[in-house]
Amino acid sequence: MKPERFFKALADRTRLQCLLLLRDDRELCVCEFVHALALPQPRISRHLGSLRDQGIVSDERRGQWVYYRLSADLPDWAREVLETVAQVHSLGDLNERLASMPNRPQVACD
Amino acid sequence: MKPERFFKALADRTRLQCLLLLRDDRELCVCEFVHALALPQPRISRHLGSLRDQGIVSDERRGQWVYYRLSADLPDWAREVLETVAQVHSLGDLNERLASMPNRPQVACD
DNA sequence: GCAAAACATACGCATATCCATATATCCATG
DNA sequence: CATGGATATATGGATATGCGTATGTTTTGC
Repeated sequence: MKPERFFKALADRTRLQCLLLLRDDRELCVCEFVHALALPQPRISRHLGSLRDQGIVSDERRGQWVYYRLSADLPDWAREVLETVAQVHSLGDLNERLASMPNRPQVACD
Repeated sequence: MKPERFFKALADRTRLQCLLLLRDDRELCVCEFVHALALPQPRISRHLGSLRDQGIVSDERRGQWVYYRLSADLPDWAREVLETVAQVHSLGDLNERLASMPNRPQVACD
């Protein structure tokens, strides 16, 4: 994973927020991102797809839903960068909005 | 300093290397960047200018030369990100090439 | 099988980004 | 003040990026 590549991924608001959400929540499906960020679904889907193509997140279909999580291969330094940002970039209402999402698919239990 | 903004600055190879050099060397003038990175001068100048416009670096003219350094206002989290990257992104020969630069303007002594 | 939900992709467009080349500015020195 | 070195900017073109809307695809439930 080349640093410039990773930073390019973080250089977009939508992608950055998706990654910060994933840092908090381990895994989320597309509709949860859509609800939390209040953005159109194709937009979320496109950005998650590009993160997947770069190996930053991994996806897994479970029935109707596709769940994304930070890739197991994501190098430590990249995780560290995410940690650093998380300390100053408040997710604001995103997590609350997610928690109060109606019809939210049940949270995964390994 | 918005995280996305800062990451966009890091998302380019030229700018990233300039910043990493500045992290090592406190301050450098344009011709030193040009020599170390072996890139055309307008390209270096343009990228340094954009970093300046965003408050990431500051510049100071001293006679013939313009010296750049990391901005005093650069927030801690941003410095921390630079530290993290520096640990994995080797600058390779850049520092050596800089050290052996002919006609290098004397290094500043506060 | 059909309809609806969840997700992905295609298309067209606007804008941003990056570059090389050429030219301008600023400064020291003779 | 003429010259050359150091730096900045302007210009034009190629490519990338991000977006909304529309349309596919897969899965579920009836």
